[in-house]
Amino acid sequence: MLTSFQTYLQSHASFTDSELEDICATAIQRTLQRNESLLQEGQVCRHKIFVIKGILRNFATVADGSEHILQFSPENTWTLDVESYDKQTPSQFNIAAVERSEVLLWAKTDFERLLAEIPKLKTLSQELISRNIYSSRQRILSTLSATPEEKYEEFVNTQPGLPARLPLHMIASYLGISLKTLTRIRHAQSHR
Amino acid sequence: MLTSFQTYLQSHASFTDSELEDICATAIQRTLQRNESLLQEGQVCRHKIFVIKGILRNFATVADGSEHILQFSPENTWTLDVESYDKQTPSQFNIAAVERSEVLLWAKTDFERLLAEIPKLKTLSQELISRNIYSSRQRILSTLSATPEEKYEEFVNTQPGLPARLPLHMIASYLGISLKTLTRIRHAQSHR
DNA sequence: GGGAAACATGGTCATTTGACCACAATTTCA
DNA sequence: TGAAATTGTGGTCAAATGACCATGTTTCCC
Repeated sequence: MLTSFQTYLQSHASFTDSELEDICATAIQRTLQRNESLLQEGQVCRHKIFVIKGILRNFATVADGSEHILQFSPENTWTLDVESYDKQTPSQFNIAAVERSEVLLWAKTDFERLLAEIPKLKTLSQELISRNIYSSRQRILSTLSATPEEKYEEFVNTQPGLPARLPLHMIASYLGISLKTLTRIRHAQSHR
Repeated sequence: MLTSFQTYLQSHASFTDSELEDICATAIQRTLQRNESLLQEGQVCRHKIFVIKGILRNFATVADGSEHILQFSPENTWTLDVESYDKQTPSQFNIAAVERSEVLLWAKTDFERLLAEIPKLKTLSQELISRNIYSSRQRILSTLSATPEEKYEEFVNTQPGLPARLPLHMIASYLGISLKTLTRIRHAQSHR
């Protein structure tokens, strides 16, 4: 169960057995059915989330009811609504499972204790924050500068394996284009 | 000169006189002419930048030569290329003055020493990183979900005073729309 | 296993957007 | 100050995109 998470941790820093034990002992394991929600708009994001298996999606709904996907979180990635988690205020975003998934959760107070007690975890956490910033920049640049076709290409090239596991309408939502446009792009590509 | 920066600092935390002195003593003051560059693509971002007066723009250029503005930095804001600064690798982005500007610069090693010696500065720095993440999320959501008109409205409403100081083509670049579309939006609004 | 839901694709059409061009007004700075 | 560059606006046209609808297929899960 937890072994894949431990492998993940060890690949980033060499934690001692007791540190690993400590981190895992405070984790809550949970299984999510397809489309099951883990955080809904208006709720407070009380946990850090690590995906062991499956894919989560992080999305917002807007006035007309449409969904906009901010992020996909496949195996071995973390997710949460940062702002809601930091400030413990109602979230603007939703987190739900794309497919049947296994996740680990840490309550905020527990995780903060771990961060304080395990410097290597703190370092890892900051590293993840930095990467989040870098990739957000890239994403913004991409939405500003790339054509729909380029966005799709980029997505396929940078998220290996992911596109095949996602329904097209979610990919379209993530890329900010219509399902129709995405279908057209794929059609054009298949004839080359 | 430095007084407006000191006022800024004091508004976020109560630094002692010697801390203020220390922070200011390592700052390099610089004046930038309109359109003068502070960081060019391919260079390493060696400084933290604080804008005392004027506006900087942070942009990327793409294959066809067009510019895409990621961020404007007016008075009392910080800027840099985070990834280039953190890793001291060549930057993908450019930073230049929109109008005649006054900035303060800190070399990375100096700033790191300040962060280590002045916990309140460290706290402020982390707070700014958090806000960066929150606003990046908002920006991504906006590019995904808003119409050009909504994007413009949002920009005008959330950046008071800024639009009036920017040429329209830069606003268009920031919003990811063409100058033509922006002109049309403004035209339509003026007839209501 | 089978009924229901979700999904991928395609057609048509109206709308939006961008590209290209010209021109007048404003601003810049040498 | 005055010439040159920048800026804002508008016209026209073609292309890209989205909305809406229908259909056949696949997937899900009871």
